[in-house]
Amino acid sequence: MNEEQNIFHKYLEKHDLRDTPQRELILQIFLRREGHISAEQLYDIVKKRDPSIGQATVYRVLKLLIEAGLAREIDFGDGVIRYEHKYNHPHHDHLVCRGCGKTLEVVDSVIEELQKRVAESYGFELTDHEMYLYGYCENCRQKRQ
Amino acid sequence: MNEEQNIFHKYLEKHDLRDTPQRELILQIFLRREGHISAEQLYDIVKKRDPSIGQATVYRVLKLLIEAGLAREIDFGDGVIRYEHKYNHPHHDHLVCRGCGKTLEVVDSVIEELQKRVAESYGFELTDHEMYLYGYCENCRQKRQ
DNA sequence: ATTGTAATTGATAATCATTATCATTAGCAA
DNA sequence: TTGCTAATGATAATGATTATCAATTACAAT
Repeated sequence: MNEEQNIFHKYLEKHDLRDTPQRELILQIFLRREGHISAEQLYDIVKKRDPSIGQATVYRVLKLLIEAGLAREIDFGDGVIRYEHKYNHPHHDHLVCRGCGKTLEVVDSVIEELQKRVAESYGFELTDHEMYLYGYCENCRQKRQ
Repeated sequence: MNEEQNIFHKYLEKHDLRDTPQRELILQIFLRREGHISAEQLYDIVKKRDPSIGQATVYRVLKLLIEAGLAREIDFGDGVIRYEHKYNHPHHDHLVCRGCGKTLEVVDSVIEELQKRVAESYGFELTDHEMYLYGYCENCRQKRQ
């Protein structure tokens, strides 16, 4: 059993929640997928392995994963919330191509530090932030010429 | 007639769109309000002056304002799109208090420059970005002690 | 002014992701 | 095994936004 599974089980135990096959299956599938996944995409995969699972349960488990610290929400502003791994996957921002939709994870420690300073200069204590950089990737730029 | 109204009328003319009292009224009210406003909030104000106006028209005019370059969307991730003035209101980011919801507009030219460089280092040509800084303002920090 | 035409409007239905409801099922501690 | 309560699946509800469509209206040409 890996560390994420351990965290999940401990979270369940601590909160008097039950260990069900649905939760196990959805957790497995989420953990095997890298990158961003929407609730619907996850549900589609889950259905293939167990068609009896309802999508409400997928939404419910995703909420649990967030509370347990295993997942994190991302909102690209297209009306769909996506989820990504949080465990051993430190904070980062996203670079999104307006042409093909490709996304890259980026971090710049100088920007991170400056954000903190900007917030403090207004009396704020920064807890977190979101930064989305939009543009055109190399491929899409050539196509647009 | 002020500059924004001028821009709006020129936009209408250029696109063979008609000048209607509904569009005029909604424009007026939008221009008089500073800050962020949702479609629903705008509709509530519009209704008081002309109860016959439907909310679909408010949505439609907001779209026009964006196309005409007079408004800009903001998405705080709470499921409601807000609108703010764009004319003579240069780009900025938002500092949002997780306690009371207060928002401040902030800009840091160094961050802006670094964002461009980060994007370029991945071969991207940056067109725009969003940055939301979340934390607790001075007031809310004291209350939480 | 009148008219013709295409844009506009308001009312309302539709959409779509997400959440709530609720009767049934099933963990799990005793 | 039993009893209690959480969990599930099906489905309805929600809420912001968008689409539809018949009736109205702006506006250019007459």
